[in-house]
Amino acid sequence: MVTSKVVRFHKNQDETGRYPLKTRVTYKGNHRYVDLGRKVHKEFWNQKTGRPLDNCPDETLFDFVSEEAKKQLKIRNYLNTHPDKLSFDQIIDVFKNGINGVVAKSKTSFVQFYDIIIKELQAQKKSYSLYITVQNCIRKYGDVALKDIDYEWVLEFRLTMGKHMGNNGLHAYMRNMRTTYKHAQLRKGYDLLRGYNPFEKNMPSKVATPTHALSRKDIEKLEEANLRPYVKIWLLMFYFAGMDLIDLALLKWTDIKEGRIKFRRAKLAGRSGYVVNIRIFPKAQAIIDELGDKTSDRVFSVIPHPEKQEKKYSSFRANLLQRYLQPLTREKPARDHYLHKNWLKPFERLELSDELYLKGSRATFKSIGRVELRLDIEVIKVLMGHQLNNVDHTYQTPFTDDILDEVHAKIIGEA
DNA sequence: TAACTTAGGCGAACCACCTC
DNA sequence: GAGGTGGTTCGCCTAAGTTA
Repeated sequence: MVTSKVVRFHKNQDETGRYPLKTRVTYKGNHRYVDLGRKVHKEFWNQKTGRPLDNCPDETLFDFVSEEAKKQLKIRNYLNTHPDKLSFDQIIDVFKNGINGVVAKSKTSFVQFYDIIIKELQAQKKSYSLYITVQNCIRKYGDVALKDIDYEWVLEFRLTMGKHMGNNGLHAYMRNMRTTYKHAQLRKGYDLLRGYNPFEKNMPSKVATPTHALSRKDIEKLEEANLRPYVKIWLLMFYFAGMDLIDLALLKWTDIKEGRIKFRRAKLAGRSGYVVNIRIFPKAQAIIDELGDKTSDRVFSVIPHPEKQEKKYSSFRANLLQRYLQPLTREKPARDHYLHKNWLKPFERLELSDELYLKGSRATFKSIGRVELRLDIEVIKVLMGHQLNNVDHTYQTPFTDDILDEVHAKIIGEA
């Protein structure tokens, strides 16, 4: 059962003291709000009846609200007798665009098709967060019937969104849209032209962004500094040949055998069976001894589980970067909101050649090995878990442990 | 009330595989 | 080999809520 009511929103008061009017849609005990584009002072509004009080000076508001109430009654009747089970998103769409919009779009819209794809991805336990993001973006930009997506629509989207978004972000979004469109094209019933690609020659170019690699000198400074425990996680990622944080978080004691770690990168889960094989040098062992948790099956249980505690994990990651790593090199936080005691109190600030980023440990490992020390790039790639697929490597026996360890030791400065 | 945590949208990069 | 395509993680930023 869908219910709705016009309400004065309780926050977002503007500079004149007025609050926005919104439609509160309730479905299965959940509320969502749809902005009505009008505002009202607290003292001129009756929240119980959902109407302006008689003393309200804005006379147009009376008509507006009663028209809105009539419209909503129609929409509720329509929704509550609709033969198909609609998602909350679709219901909100009806409140935003009206019944006619939905009826006319009896052919599936882009946003509706995203719903279908997202459900399928969820069922397959694949990641779908980007799909949600892009779906929201299309919803804001303006939904379109699948069959109306053509070169011109894509071009318009690209030019309009290009004013608000960065180049690479737009590129990622549009690739996702292209993928989704092609999924629809493969299915029956959507009436889409096979082989037609409205995205062809219609994509923004990608622009390379700088990496954040540190030098050997920087690493030495970090090693000599009196770092708080969490900061050592960054160093450990470097000692482990630029291991990703997610792999560190998932590392189990059973992955460690005879002083070596053998693991599959989470990033390549389900695709590459490639096993990364690295030695644990004394510098890394010291950090394991300090932060490792013998009572847990995961070595670094201090890091929330990336899958079982997804939200906590991303919070941990954000805090690690913004509260522990960045204060080491930055004078001030990007935003006051991130004020941490270390921004305010005297703290050992390190003069490094670049700021510390999580991905930076990976870039640093590669950069020191390849540029500073000019070591064998193929060995470095293997240490970092990059699969080699060139012909040379296919016909070559895998690198032995001692070849890997020699390069690894030089890069991390282990005697 | 300062310090800290949580949540989510947006943005960027990387990797494997494929095709020409 | 270069570039396209699809899949994935991680960083940055904003806006809140919670705790000592």
